[in-house]
Amino acid sequence: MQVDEGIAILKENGHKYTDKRADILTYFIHAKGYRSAKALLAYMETSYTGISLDTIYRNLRLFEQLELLESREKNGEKLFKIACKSGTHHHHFICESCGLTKPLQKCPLPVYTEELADYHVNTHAFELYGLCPTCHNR
Amino acid sequence: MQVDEGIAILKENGHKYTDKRADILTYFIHAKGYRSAKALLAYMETSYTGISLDTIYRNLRLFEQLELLESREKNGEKLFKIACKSGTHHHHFICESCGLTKPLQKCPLPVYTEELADYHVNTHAFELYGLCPTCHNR
DNA sequence: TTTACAAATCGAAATGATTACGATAGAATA
DNA sequence: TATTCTATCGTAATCATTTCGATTTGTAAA
Repeated sequence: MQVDEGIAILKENGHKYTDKRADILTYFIHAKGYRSAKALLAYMETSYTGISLDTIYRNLRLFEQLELLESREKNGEKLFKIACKSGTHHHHFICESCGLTKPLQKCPLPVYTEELADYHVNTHAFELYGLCPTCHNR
Repeated sequence: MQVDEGIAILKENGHKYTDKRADILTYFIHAKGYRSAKALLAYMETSYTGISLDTIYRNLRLFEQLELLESREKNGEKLFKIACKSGTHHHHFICESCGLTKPLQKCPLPVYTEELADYHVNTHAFELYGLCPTCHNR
């Protein structure tokens, strides 16, 4: 995902370019994992003194709606990361220290074909949490 | 899980019996799946007019701490269900129609030993959603 | 049964994350 | 540049949850 692509998707959907939006995208593209609204705010304040909370949260919602960002919840707050462009179904390992997300190649669903033969499976949620090699060796 | 067992665990840990606590346990034992603090409050208010939010949230926290309840987050709120008494680690299939939860025998973790050889896995979340045989055939 | 005291509850205020709003600034288009 | 929405600002409101001083209650010992 490039900033340009994100901006293009914004415009296709009738939204305007702003430097703040480009910077928000840049922030999440460079962050390899989940980040909070608070963390984004801290980052944005370095470039835009007095930026409004409205701007932070409104754009986070917009980007998630446009599927430029994905989110999950933890300890009562929402965490965001750049969306995975690969259209194929996959799961993630999430580093609890730095937030890095590693896409996993396998899906555990086949494990249960036998056990749930009589059941109709619609969806599933699967995430692994721990420490990435970098954080583990520190 | 019986109400008596829950009360016993409360006492073993130096907490007192109250009718409200017994009723909270009853509520979650009879509930088929996850319930919100708000839903519990609505239920409790039918028996205890003017019950304090403090009582609701304090006991939810206590019960989760004592592992009588388990929780997950959705749409900015915490949802609770009665904990599974079997001490062994397992996952669930959850029927989206009737709320039935079927404990699963297998855990998908071994699938990833190779892929995450350099990673330190602490925890994982895995749930399957769909229709149980009864609901599917209706 | 009564007493004593820590724990539980109440009523209400505080907190933290998020959302909403009226006024102003700014991007896009002709 | 003039026009027209959209975006942002500054601040207030909202929602779930936590906290707190005062009061009540469970429970164990007298």
